[in-house]
Amino acid sequence: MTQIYSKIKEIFIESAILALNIERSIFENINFNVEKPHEEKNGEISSNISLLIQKTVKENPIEIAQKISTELLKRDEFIKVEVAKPGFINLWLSTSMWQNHLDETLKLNELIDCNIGKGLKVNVEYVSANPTGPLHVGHCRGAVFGDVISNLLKKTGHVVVKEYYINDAGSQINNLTDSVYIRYQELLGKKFSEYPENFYPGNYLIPVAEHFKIEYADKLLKMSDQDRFSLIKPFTIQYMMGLIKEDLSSLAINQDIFVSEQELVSKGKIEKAIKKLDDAGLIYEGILDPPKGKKPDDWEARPQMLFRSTEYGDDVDRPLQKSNKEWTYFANDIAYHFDKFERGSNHLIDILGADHGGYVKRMTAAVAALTDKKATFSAKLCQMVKLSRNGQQMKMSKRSGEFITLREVVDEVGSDSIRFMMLYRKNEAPLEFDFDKVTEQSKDNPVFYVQYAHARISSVIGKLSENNFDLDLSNYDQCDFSLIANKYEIDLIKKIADWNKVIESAASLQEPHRIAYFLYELSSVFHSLWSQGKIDSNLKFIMPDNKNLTYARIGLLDLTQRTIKSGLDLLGVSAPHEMN
RNA sequence: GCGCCCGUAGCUCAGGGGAUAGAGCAACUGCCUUCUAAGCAGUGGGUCCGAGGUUCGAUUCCUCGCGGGCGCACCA
Repeated sequence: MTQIYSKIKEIFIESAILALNIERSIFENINFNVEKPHEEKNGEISSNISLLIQKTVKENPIEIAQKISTELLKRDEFIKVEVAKPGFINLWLSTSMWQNHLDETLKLNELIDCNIGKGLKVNVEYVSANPTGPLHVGHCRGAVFGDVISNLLKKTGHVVVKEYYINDAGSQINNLTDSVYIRYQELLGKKFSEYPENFYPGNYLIPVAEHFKIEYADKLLKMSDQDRFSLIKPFTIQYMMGLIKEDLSSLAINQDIFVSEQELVSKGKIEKAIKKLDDAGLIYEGILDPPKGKKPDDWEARPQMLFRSTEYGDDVDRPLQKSNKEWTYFANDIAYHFDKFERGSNHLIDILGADHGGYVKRMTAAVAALTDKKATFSAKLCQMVKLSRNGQQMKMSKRSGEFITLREVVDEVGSDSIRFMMLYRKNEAPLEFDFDKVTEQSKDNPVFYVQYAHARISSVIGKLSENNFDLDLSNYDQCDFSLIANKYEIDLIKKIADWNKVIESAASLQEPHRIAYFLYELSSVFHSLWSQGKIDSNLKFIMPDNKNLTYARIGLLDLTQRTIKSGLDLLGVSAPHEMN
């Protein structure tokens, strides 16, 4: 038994059945709580079971609670049971319950035991930045979020594909190619007094132009536009993706698959997906109403090929073709999501910036329509990151090319800090990233607090040899955990016992910030216990005259450290053995 | 106008049908001859935006407001 809460929940059910002479089946639709109350006077474990079953049982909840309590008291797991005000049942566990939890958990190879996925195949698409330059800070939240969601889903029984969609078929790629050619011409001595409106001004295109100068000297000038274009474009895309992959790997992100939009187009995937919608009667020629907000200046009513997304909950039907009969971005994206499904995924997750929120309904509709609802789609929107330094808001200007790159931030504050801070907020909440706080005043950064706890434990274990203790830390069979009885120690075990509940809620709600917060809290309980050793030397971990007690306490530390490590691993943050 | 997200301590934010709503920062007070003080213990600080509704119970769920962010054919 590793999950103390689920064990106790089962005991509640058994006791209720005995006490009230009811059928087990009534609990199929009643999900009562078994949880740690806020306040200690309300017990170590509390349940609202009688409040929730009062309607079914048709008795006063206090009376129900008293009957269940009588049964509970017969069990030796509990030393005290109380019924409180409206009908709560509050329990106090025998210390041995917690000691056993420590003992049993320590013997597990894998601390996380949660299989909510049951083998469900999930595709997580994240970052998918246009390959027009290096990643900037704005990309890093979605990058980290997507990465950790993937880790979390994998750990909880899902089969996960981590994916990046390369938007290499749109007009911005043409602009990029033109920009490289301009840089190339500059290298050959031509002066531009003014750049075209769609020019990509970043210096990162100059090395690309240099490549062409070295390889081809001035031959590109004499080529036809067509030939030159088809020479520059693929190389540039490949080069940009190289930059992007380096950026990602600096943040410890490595996706499994990179899918090219251009390739989907050339393979005819778009026509295939559209045909499927057409066969289902979901496509028609029509004229959309003008947008209700600000009407575009160049608005004109025109017939277009439309997808009947309103059949699947969207607000309006969506265009699939532009007026020049080219496919819209949405049409390509429909084909791309269908491709994910055909490759075997049954749940598709897109990690998007909040500015793409308007996209969610139409894609949900498209996935439902294309897969006969055999696959589901969900978008996780990350709100914007506000950067500040010295209390000043840092503005980003993409047009001037003066944006802060992801790499600059990694170089300054490090991957661990960025990853942790990006996860220390709920994804729907805006995030304030203060350079001063994550660098100079490092104590304000929770990642150090958690890593410090991990390192401190290594430090204690390292001191064992100085005391000539020969303890087997790979096997605690000979360890007597009944010696772990101090309140601060039991508090630590209780906190550790929450770990699987945290994993389960983080995974099912797809809210990885819960892990970061848990790690902070666990670290806090540990630091508190540590400090007790400074106040009362009988509470130090290493007791030179008491090997058995030391062994048991080291066992507790070992489990604490492994729990922290398993959490940091999920977050992709390192677990150092010493701080420096 | 419509859609999505947000509104909780001075600041940044967790939480969430449950009992007296939490953390960090900032302010104030203690604790290093000791396993790392990047730490610990303590004090002060709240109309959980507002109004209704559902409920034994709402800060949490629903509706309607108010305030803020984002988005709203033929861009990606």
